[in-house]
Amino acid sequence: MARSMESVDGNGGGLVVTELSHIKELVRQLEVHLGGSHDLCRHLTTQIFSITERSISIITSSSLDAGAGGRKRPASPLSATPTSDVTDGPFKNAKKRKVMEKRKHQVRVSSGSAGGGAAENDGHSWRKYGQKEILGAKNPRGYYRCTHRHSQGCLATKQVQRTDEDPTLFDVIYHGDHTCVQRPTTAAAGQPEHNPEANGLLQSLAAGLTVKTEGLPALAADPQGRGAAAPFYLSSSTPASGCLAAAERSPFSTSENWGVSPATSDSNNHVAASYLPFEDAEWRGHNELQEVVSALVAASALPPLPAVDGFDEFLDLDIASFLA
DNA sequence: TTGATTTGACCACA
DNA sequence: TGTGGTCAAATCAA
Repeated sequence: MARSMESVDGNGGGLVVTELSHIKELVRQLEVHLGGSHDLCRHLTTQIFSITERSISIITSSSLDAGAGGRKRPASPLSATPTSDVTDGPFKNAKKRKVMEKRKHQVRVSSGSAGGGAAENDGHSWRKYGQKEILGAKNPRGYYRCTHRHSQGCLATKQVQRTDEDPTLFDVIYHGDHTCVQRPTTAAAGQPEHNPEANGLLQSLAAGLTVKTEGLPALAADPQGRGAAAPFYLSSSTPASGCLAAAERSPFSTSENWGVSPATSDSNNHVAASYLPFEDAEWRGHNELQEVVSALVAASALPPLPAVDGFDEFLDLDIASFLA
């Protein structure tokens, strides 16, 4: 996460905080306009407001951490590889180490964050193919590949490892890009129909939700200029097919080695935050922002009643930690 | 029955 | 030669 921490420090983090503060103010205004007419909307705005505050807190604390030297954990050797270090394509031989594309994207996800974190709910469908004890690490590393590796030749893989310092945090390293068929997620089949009014609110919020990342190192270097105000793609439901995550088993749910699951609840399937715009390695480097946006999406995308309970549980925890 | 996970073994790289 | 990444058979779960 060192890279991500770097990505939000300094000017970039300040801009994000500014934007989130703006969102917070808009939500406040929205709540005022809603008055007492609609409990659900008020409930949602309250939650969005709280999570936005939390997100600001995360970013500001991250900036401080980065300034103080960031993580103590030594960077993964993989992390040291430039993102442009693309080698000779697909696996050529069995058991050959990393001849595939070495683009990577390291994120840190929290088991307590909304949506359970990118470890298992990043909008793609993953299949675990291995687990290894890593020297010097307390926790094993899980190896995942795209479910559509064989059907569509998708070479995307990721490694998930619980951090030593905080068992609730996971380091997720992505390798390669998804080449399988992906599509934006809308209201997916099999998912509970969300409250139309709430969705409308969400969509309007999402439509206006852009996070300025200008000034961030990687994005500033983006020759295509996507970084300045590229909108995050938001989804609020589980995709029906393709590479996007179906209602799958959590990669953590059956392995006792992982201890607590970062997100094993079925409710997480309702709040899949696709990271399709982050297919680009540079974009993926800004997972901190993804987490923030995911939190916002989670706050808003949950079905009115059943999932709200689960969300309240999450919210209680996070507010407590936020206020602490 | 089918697909996912577990786990020991193999292999390449540093 | 040690470590990490992957394979594949066995096992589990839906």
